[in-house]
Amino acid sequence: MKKIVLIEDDADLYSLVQYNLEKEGFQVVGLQTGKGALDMCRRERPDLVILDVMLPDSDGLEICKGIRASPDIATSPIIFLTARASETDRIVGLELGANDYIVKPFFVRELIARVKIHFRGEKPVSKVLRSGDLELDRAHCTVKRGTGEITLTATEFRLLEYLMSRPGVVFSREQLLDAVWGHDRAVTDRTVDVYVLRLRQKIEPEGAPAYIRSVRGFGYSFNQELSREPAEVK
Amino acid sequence: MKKIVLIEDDADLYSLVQYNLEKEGFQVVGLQTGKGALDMCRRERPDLVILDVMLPDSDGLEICKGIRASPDIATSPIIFLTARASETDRIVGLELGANDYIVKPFFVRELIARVKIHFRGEKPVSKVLRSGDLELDRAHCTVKRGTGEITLTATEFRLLEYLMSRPGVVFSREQLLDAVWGHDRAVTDRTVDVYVLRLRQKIEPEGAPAYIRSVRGFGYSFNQELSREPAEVK
DNA sequence: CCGTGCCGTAATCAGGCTGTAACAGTGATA
DNA sequence: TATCACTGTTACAGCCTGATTACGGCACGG
Repeated sequence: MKKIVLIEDDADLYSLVQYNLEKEGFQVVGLQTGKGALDMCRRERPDLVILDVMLPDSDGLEICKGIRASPDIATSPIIFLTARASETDRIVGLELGANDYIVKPFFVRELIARVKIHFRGEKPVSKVLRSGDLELDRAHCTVKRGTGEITLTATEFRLLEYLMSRPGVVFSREQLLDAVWGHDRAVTDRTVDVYVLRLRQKIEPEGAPAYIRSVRGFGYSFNQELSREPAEVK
Repeated sequence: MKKIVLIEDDADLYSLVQYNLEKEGFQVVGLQTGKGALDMCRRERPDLVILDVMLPDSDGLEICKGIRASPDIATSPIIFLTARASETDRIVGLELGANDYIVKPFFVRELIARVKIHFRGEKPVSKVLRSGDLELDRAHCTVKRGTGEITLTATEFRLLEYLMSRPGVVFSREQLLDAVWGHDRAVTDRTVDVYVLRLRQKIEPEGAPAYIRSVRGFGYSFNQELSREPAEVK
């Protein structure tokens, strides 16, 4: 489910937009003040941000700049919602990094349609990740190797899921902690080592392929070779 | 350079938009009729399409549908330009697959800004650096020469990455230490020599091209000649 | 209340990466 | 040609990195 952060100080408008977004299946979190908006975005890592420009205690443009300056969430689409309709305002908003600029008053259904644009064309992520004879089912939170089911703990599962989602890509411990443990983690990076070990013990019993690759000096990656279709049969 | 197909029947507006797009460095091709617009898109494979909805001989919505149905160009962004401002028109346009919907009259500079949005955020540097038959993949932390994979240590990899990222540029040992070893390094500059040697041994086995060039008195650089496309055949 | 299992940390160990020193080779300059 | 500065090459000791084990804390369910 897509998560949207909504920053809008007008309570009625906030409710209206929230209601309609949720009706469309989006998860909405938000604030009716500008203060703390940036922190909320950093914390929630939304898939999209809807931002009022004129806020009583803050400036939407500043929040936008802040988002674009935070590596984690810099690429999230931002839609400005504002009564400022002048040419200059529009240009400034768009050039500051907004992905859309909607002038009030607006049609709610148009806003929804414009929100949806940003989620269109995303390839529906397969619910099942496969690599060689290893199979991870996101929906059922299960992992199978060949026919046998493998029991993983929640953390182990998320770690494996993340690694399998981008086979071959090398992730630093830092990145893995961010992705699997969350940003407000208070965990040593050595913890990753231990979990990689535990995963290996479970999914790589004697003689099994080396699913997880250690990349000295960089981190870990899921072995890409195993993700390919079996090459040629001899 | 980005190529834009512009379909707009009003000659004045066509010229105005074309002029402003070209001033921004876009390549503009287009038609002032709807007929043949789809063919033109299929032929030109534009990076973006600007489409008037109400055309004398055709319907922009149909053209949009046609584009989305042509695998080659189905993912090209489409911006509608139209006088139809009703809520229904907007929704229909956006849900048909348009990426933006601009109502006439509009500010040209806003149109330009909205065009630029679609080219923003394209990753500036490819994750893969190539020079001749040498290929360095940043994401996978791997280096290939021809078909064979080359195993590098972390420091070797970072050094090669830095050199390959700016082919032809000569870096002093000082600069390389800063870039590869970090600013708080406590390392002799002769160390660079040793790592260049180790790199050469790994990526330049007997008879291979001289990827890394020593510049006496200055430092090292990656051989630019190898980065170019094979010159001309004699 | 207790037991079980998950979670994160710390300590230990082996292997190989790393950086330095020393020496050899090369090119520039007079 | 002789000399010097710069670069190429080798070898080695130290230490960093990652693997592994063990342990205490914590939450949860019985």
